[in-house]
Amino acid sequence: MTVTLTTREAIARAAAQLFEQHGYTGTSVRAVAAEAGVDPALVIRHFGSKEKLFLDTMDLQGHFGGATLGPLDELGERLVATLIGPGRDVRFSAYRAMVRASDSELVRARLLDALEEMFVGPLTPRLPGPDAELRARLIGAQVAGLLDQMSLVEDPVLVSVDPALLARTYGAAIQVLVDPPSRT
Amino acid sequence: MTVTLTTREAIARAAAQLFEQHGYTGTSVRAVAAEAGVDPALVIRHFGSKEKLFLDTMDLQGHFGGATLGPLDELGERLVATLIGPGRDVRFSAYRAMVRASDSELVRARLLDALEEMFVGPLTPRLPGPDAELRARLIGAQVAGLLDQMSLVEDPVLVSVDPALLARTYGAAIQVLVDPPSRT
DNA sequence: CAGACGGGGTCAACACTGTGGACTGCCCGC
DNA sequence: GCGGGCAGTCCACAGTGTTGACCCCGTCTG
Repeated sequence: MTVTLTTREAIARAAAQLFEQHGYTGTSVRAVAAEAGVDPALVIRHFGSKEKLFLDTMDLQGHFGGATLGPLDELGERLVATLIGPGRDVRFSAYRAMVRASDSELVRARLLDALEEMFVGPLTPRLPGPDAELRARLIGAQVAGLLDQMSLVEDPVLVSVDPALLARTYGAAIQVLVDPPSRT
Repeated sequence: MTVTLTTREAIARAAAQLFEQHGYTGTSVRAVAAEAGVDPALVIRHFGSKEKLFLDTMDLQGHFGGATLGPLDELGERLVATLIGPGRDVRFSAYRAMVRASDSELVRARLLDALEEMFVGPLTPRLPGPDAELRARLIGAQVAGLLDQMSLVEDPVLVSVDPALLARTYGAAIQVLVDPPSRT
């Protein structure tokens, strides 16, 4: 119950909203300050720089956490269903903002961290068969690709297709990297 | 044999190099002008805006053309091999610059066009089985994801792994969307 | 109790960005 | 010869992130 919130929180809240809405370059420090009812210089004084404010504000892990839990059987389909399920707008805009701001070395590092934490870490020890770590990373790549096309490029077919069909189809492709490779 | 090149070409050339090297936000109109030995206002006069200059300069199709040709058999593996094969640096930086600049509506539209032209168009009529168009688009997503992790996020494992292994592994996942889905 | 201190807040300024308008000089068709 | 366009230059504008000087007020110390 935060009746009154410190200025720092007010800035962070305004920043979160604006960054999510208009992206990194699309929101100015002055706009954040105005939204928080505060002097532009103050937001820099509190957070050091616009870049640090962005990093303090956006967190991917919060929005994507725990998508790789559960049994390996049909994990691909469940993963996709989770991604495009309820709350997808928040997830999508967070990812979009991060990727578009990845000019910044710090943002890029953060994306890499998220990959490690969300896919490589939880999945590598669980995947059967050889090259488990590589396959975990490639699953991350598949997820990133789907987010790209749906959130960043906004492929109209993908955003409007039946989610169940999408989950089944793309999930099958992911599942190939979950299951141990079969010798031919 | 371009002995002398018009100022417009000089600007375009300088812009291409700088955009590729430092990205969209990382290169200023004034820097392009300086590199081309020209007044900053002139580059705007010639191309209309920085955004249009970027679009006129970068072309994805040129770097990625014809990767989906050839027999459907093992197309997944060949596709990956082509992507990460010779000339990957140019491809990677072009893709990176485009994605990071996709704040711009025009850039986003261009990325969508590239998807249509490179995957949806050539692949949809060739894929056997149901949902051919959806699957073609998802193959595009997979490719985008791989480019993301290798070029944008620069996953150190992916960039240094044996290309043949990578092509085999990720190619298998792509191949699932090339081949007709099997009822279970 | 006086005074130093420190941190939150404000203001003005800097260097830089993309872009527009006014202006000059030149070449080409009448 | 002369007028119309067009390449090129210069300056100015509004907006950007960021910094330094200042100020105010609560707290701790002598």
